[in-house]
Amino acid sequence: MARRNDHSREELRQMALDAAQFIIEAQGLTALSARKVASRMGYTVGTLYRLFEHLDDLIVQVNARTLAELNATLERAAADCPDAERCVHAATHAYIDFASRHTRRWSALYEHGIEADIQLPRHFTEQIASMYDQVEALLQSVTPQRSAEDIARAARALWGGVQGICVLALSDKLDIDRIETLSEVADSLVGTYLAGLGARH
Amino acid sequence: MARRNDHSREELRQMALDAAQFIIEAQGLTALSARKVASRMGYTVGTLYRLFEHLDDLIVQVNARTLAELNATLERAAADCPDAERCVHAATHAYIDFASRHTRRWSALYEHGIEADIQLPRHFTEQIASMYDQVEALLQSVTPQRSAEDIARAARALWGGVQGICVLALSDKLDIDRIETLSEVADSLVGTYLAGLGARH
DNA sequence: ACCTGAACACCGTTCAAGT
DNA sequence: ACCTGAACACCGTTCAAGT
Repeated sequence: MARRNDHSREELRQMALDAAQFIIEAQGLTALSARKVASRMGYTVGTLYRLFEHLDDLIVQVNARTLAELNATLERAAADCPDAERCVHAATHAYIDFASRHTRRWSALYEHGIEADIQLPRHFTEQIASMYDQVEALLQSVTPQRSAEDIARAARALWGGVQGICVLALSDKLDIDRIETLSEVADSLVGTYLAGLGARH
Repeated sequence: MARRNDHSREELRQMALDAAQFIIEAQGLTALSARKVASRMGYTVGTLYRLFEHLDDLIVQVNARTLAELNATLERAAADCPDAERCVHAATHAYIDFASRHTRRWSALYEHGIEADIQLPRHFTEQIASMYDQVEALLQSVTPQRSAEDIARAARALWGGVQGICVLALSDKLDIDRIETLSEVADSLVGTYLAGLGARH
């Protein structure tokens, strides 16, 4: 062995991301390890450290991928709705659906880097920004008379809320029984919030 | 050594919880380890495993403590307010304040057990339930005409929302600059949601 | 230049052996 | 009965040595 050159650097990077994504989806973020990723790639750990600075690097890049996928899903869901309000609900349900179907990959999004003093890479923060851009656009349609600042704040309030409900529900901390209830709670949040947006001049 | 009997079983349990809490507060949940806890107690790892089934056990018990403390804080904050709406805002600010001051201990609350198939102990779920009870009581005062089911759903929607905003903000994923903005976003959520509760007959 | 394999300092968990 | 110390199978990360 040594000096195989079977794959380009970029190929290796993609292989690592694929392997990591597979392991997270199958066993969860905490079960991820450098050795498992490397072995799934058919390489040794050492090689992984030529591709990424450390494990956190790898994870954040997997998360960026997941976020891109989620963004695309939301975009599709909000594309063709009869009216603006229903677009917000559609996006919310798309979010919940994504979180339910890819629970482990989705929960890695916020599970990771909470205590981090590590700076999130631009690539990742841009994905987050574009997510809020989408929600802002929807809310803009719902209440066109509001200022950009109001809309920005509202988007973060509402979407942070949706995300919070999902986190609690999927880790059994929302104190609810059935999973259908998650949708009800989310509808309550979104519906009431939108009503509030309309009511407050 | 061996057979010291310096401390009762319950004393040992409390020492372990204290040690774990200290380490989480100082270095974060991911830095917690059985060996560190044991060494802080002045015992070996083996002893820890007579007190707890596994590390997750210990963590969930630290979390139950944190939650009890948080509940007490919320109760105090919501105790003496001029009116019901302002009580909700006061509780929200108390929550944000607690999360900011004890970030690592607070984030351990939801960081832990996301992928767990582990059943949460009754002790813990009861703390969660009593938290929602508090929020329900506040919302009940705001809109006394609503059914218990409506209130229950609203409490989970609103409080899940507050929690979601905090998670995102404190892990730099809310796409905001300053920490004061967190309060603004939370006020937007709570204010608009309460307005919505009033507007929807 | 690319990759390996071994090393270092850690993990969670178990359990025979000591008092 | 209580506690230790060593063991097992893992970690993340580094880096000399091989091709």
